[in-house]
Formats: sequence, C-alpha cells, structure tokens
Amino acid sequence: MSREVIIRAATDLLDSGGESALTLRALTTRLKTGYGAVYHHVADKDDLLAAATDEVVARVLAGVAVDAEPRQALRGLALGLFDEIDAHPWVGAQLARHPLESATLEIYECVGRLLDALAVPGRALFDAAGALMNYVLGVAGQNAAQARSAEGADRAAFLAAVAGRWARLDPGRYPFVRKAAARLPEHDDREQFLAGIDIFLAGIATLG
Amino acid sequence: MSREVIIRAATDLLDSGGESALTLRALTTRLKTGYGAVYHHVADKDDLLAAATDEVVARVLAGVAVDAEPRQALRGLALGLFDEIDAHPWVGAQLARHPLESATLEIYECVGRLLDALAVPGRALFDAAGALMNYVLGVAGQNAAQARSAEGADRAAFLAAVAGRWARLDPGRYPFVRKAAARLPEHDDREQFLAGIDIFLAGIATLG
DNA sequence: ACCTGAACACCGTTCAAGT
DNA sequence: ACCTGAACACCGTTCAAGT
Repeated sequence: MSREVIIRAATDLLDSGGESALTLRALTTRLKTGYGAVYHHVADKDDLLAAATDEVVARVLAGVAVDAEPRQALRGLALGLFDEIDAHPWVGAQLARHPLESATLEIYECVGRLLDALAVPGRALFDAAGALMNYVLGVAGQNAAQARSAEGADRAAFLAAVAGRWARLDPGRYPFVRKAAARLPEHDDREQFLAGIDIFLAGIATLG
Repeated sequence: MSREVIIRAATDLLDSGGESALTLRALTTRLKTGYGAVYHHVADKDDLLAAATDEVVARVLAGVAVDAEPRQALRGLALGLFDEIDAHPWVGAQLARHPLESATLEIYECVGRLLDALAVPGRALFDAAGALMNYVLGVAGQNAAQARSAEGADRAAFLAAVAGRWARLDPGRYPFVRKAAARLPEHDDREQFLAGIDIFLAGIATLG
C-alpha cells in the first residue's frame, strides 16, 4: 500500500464511473483494505482528488512547447487541457472547484509566462492572464457538468435531448436559443473552445 | 406552507451560512415542519437551489437596459451578474454546476441577443456567445470557490494568506505567480472582471 | 390535499485495537 | 509503522401514518 497505488486506484474509479464513483467505500473495496490504510497515506478525499488532478495537469504542462511562438504555445496548452478534461471530466470539476491550488497554480504560471512572452504590457498582463484562466476554468466546469448530466448515457443522445428541448421553447421569448438549437447538431465543443481562445488572443492583442 | 415560503427560507439559509448551510434538516427546523411538507412543494434539493437561483438571475436580467448601446448593455449585464454573485456566492456555484438550465439559459439568450445587436456575423455569433458565457460562468465558479474557502472568515485575511503563500514560492519555478502575489493587495475582483469583458469585446470586434 | 417524523440508504471520517 | 473495521455524525430522500 502506498500513496501512489491509492491515487491510481482513485483515478481508475473516477475514469470508469465518473465523479460519483469515487467513494472511500469503493476505494477500500477495490484495494481490499480498510479506511485506516487509505487515511494513513492521504489526508482526506480532497487530497486524493487534488493529487489525481495534479498528475493529469502535469502531463499536459509537460507537453507545452515553451520555446514555440507564444501564441501557438498558448493554443497548444489550451487544447491540451481541453482534451485531457474531455477524457477525464472529473479533472474539470476539480479545477473549477479549487482554484488557487496546486494544479490551477501551475496552469496560471504557464499562462502568465506565455502572455509575458507575448509582450502583453504591465498591469494588462494580469488582467489578461486572469481572464484567460477564468475562460478555461469555465469551460472545464461546463465540460464536467455535461459529463455529470450524461453519466454513463450516450453523449450524443444527451445533446440531442437538449437541442429538442430548446427547439420547443417559445420563439418570441427565446429567439437566440432556438437558433442555437438548430446549430447544435453540427456543433463541435473543441472547435468552439479554440474559437473562444482566438477571440481572447485577438482582444489581448489590442491591449498592446 | 408554500413553494414560495420554502424557497425564501432556503435563500436565507444560503445567504447567512453559505452553501453548506442549506440542508433539509436545517430547512425543516427553520420552517418548524417535516420533510414531507417540503417535498410536497419541491421536487428535491436541486429544484430548491435552481428556483432560488432563478429568482436572483431574473432580478439581474430585469435590470438590463435592452435599448441601450449593445456594448454598454453587455457590460451592464455582466456587472449586474457579478455583483449579485458576489453578494450570493451560492448563485455562482449553482450556475457553474448546472449550465443549459433555466437560469443559465436566460443569461445565454440575453447575451446572444445583445451580441446579435452588436452585428456579430453568422456563426461567429455562437462562438462569441459561448465564449462569453464560459468566461462569466468561470468567474462565477471562482467566486463561489473563494467564498467556500473563506466561509465565515474574513475575506481580506483569506486573500492575504493566499498572497503570503504565493510570495514564498520558489522564484525560479514561479516567477509569474510571485509577481501576481505582489499585486494581490491592490487587486480588485470587480475591476479585473470588467477588464476581462473588455478584452472579450475587443476580440469580438475583430470578427466583424 | 397537506403534513409528520421515523426509517432507509447512503456519505466521509475517526479511532481503539491489532500486527 | 502500518493496517483493520466497527462506530460516529452527518447527509438527501422515502413513505406509512395521520389530519
């Protein structure tokens, strides 16, 4: 028994059953051990989630091409995060729930340095870094929320259900959402995420 | 006993004690009633949270100057949401946790219509609306997370503690976060939120 | 219809007791 | 030190029983 083994088991539970699948009971059963063994290596459940999240985020940050052109590096970082959060929705939930902690801090440092390399001036640098962080964490949270709603069920079916509900809204009150519903079938989360990043970078460029 | 009375009591509990203060036990005690009475008017706890959130959001949306210049109306909507979420952090948590539901849907419709009025073209309109929503929901989530961490304690003291922790980080590994820590005392969440909105709007303007 | 409150099926966490 | 597992202090929700 070790911290590593415990965190790996927790990650497996989260990946296969979603956020709700990680319970201390399920964890001890899977590890064929007692609560004391787990609590001897880990402070509490949040420590567990934070450690599992740190590992996933570290993997993404290690893949960032720091020596590339800053704008491309930022897009790479953002996409890397998106893909990893898409594969592990619980990571998104954890990031959105605990900002200012280790994993989020690492991302913040990386984003800040890349914006600095982009020559964003003085105090605008912190506004830009904060805004970009909030956008990314917002997407992370939405992704986690969708995964929570779908939970096991087909994701395409879930989106179709949403589109159906929106299409039935009062056209007078919800003209925009109805138009959005019509676009939902051809909608690609990943593309739209990147489009948002580009809007941001375009806005940041005007700060110079 | 009525749905309205129950939702008002729930709102009071949330406002005075934070997210964790709303339990069915606390609610029945405060209302001097049993569980059955509550469940007779409300589907479940989430229904309760959603209804309480709807009221707060509806108040903000009612205050949006729809006939104003779209850019100003958008800033007004964003600021209104920020202030209400700042006053009721649990609203931020609820919005971030349940997108695509009534309260978030109302915001999305409003944002979309205002961007349309801003003459954002075709499919860029949906990218822009999505990006803006994600930014706002991200900020909402962060706000809620901070309130959760502070929970009762002094907010200024909490931020000072964060700044202290950041200032003690390794300067070689975290140059950006350390610089951010130095700026934290003079940092204003509301101003930075608005700065983010402006970066967004500037980026959206380049889509035209 | 509207309400009561004991009971159920879960949680995370603790801690005396073992090795 | 490392681990076991009964027990504790909570949750949200249900439902037979009352009015």
